[in-house]
Amino acid sequence: MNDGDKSATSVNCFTCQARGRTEWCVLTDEELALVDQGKVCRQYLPGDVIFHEGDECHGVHCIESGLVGIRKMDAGGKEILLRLSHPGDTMGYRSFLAGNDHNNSAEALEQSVICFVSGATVRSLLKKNPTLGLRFLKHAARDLDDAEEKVLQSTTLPVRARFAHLLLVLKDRYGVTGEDGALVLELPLSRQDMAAMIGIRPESMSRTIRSFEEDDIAHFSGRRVHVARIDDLIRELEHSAEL
Amino acid sequence: MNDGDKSATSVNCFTCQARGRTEWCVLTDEELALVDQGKVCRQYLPGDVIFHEGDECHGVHCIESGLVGIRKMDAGGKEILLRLSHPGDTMGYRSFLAGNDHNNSAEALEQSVICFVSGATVRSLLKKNPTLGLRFLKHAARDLDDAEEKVLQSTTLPVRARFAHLLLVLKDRYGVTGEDGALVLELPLSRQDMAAMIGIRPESMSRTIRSFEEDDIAHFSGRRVHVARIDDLIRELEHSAEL
DNA sequence: GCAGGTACTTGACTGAGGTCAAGGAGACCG
DNA sequence: CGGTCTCCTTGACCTCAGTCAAGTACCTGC
Repeated sequence: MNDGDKSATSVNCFTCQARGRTEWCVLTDEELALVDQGKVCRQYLPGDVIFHEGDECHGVHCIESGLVGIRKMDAGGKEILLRLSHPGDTMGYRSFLAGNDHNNSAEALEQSVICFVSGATVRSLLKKNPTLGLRFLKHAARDLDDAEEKVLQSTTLPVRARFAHLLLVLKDRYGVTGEDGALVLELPLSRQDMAAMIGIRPESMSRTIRSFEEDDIAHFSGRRVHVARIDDLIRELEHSAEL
Repeated sequence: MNDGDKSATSVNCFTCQARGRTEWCVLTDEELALVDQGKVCRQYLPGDVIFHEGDECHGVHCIESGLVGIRKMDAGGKEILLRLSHPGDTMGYRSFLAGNDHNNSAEALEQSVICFVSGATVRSLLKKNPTLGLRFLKHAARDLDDAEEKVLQSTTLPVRARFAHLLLVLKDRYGVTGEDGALVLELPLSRQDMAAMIGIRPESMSRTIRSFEEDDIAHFSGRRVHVARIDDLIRELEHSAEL
């Protein structure tokens, strides 16, 4: 919330670690130079807001490092955490392309460096290099699948199953297989945020965690999660489905 | 469900009523001729399935006339109706672009004429005319907004508010203002399907309708809905939000 | 006509998850 | 050190919507 603190930092697109994972990897050196010159990079601290729901959208944001949560709020102030955005992800391209204001907000969950690329630059690149548009299209297609999956799950699955599913998804990025073959997750999320990801209240998150502990499905200490048998998580998903 | 009945019909892209509303309207005559030659059109009766979740995706489907429901099912067989597709809408472009199997199914809700355009044709058009890709991108962006809105609503709003919202959305396409200024909707949906659109069971739909009747918010007879004061629907939305 | 559908309604019951309220555990700062 | 954050947990309670079961209305085909 400290808008005055955003410190400008300098980052180079050509040496950007995340570049291989971005849509921009299809650009020629010449085109990439355009991005590099036109961008503005800043560092954000945990809790800093990159953009708000309702803000005008003047371009796109590209994550160089860190972690960002995409939130959406309803009229009553209730909030959900739609997804996490990682280094290499481009945020806000949808609102920009559709010519809308931002329809969700982005908040740094960890210390992050994020580059802003102006709309003019994006527009001219889309014109120069049609492949870029197709890359964004594919990205949008994937996001849409995820969103529709989430719609389905939030209306059909009980909380336990949704949480099991969340852990399975987070496993792909934050999971490490321990020495005994057990799974260990080192999550970047508070419990509140996990709750917000599956659309429940913090109290329910607490209770769900406890019930997982009691059933020996997973063990939680701080933001570290131990899962002895991954199958238990999968079974949790399937089990609730067959009722 | 009568796969044998799909009767091939002939339709011309150049005279297609829906053409102005499609992504294809950016094509040159020459390019449109490619679509026209390559397409295969069929008539579907209510209940006929155009494609199933899990089917391989070989191209895209374009609706010439009629109405199609896009459904998605979870492991337990529970189903939701994600959205309606109308003449001019192109279906399946996402799975096609992402190279996935179809991740939802499409079912004709009314007698419909639908054209199939092969993947090869789409690919070559995307290459020839980059604007086409951008059009699809915009479409995807809109769909994504809708889906995220739905995720939010399904976890934060009670059934009454979700139903009020659904009626307000359906109003834009199916609403007529009666002589006394009241709103009349002539819906193309069964109550089951309305229930599926907001992710509830038919029994709950029945009860919600009854409670709207009792509160004089709307009156239902068959698929016709009378709404004396639209504000009541809007208030229903806001009211539940401020709790 | 009747049998067999499907769509819809209704009632009684249940339970998952939200709400309210209180208290504990750290972290940070004077 | 105590004070005040915020995050998290717990218990008691309640309500909304799902489930189960039965019944009605309205098709279509025989």
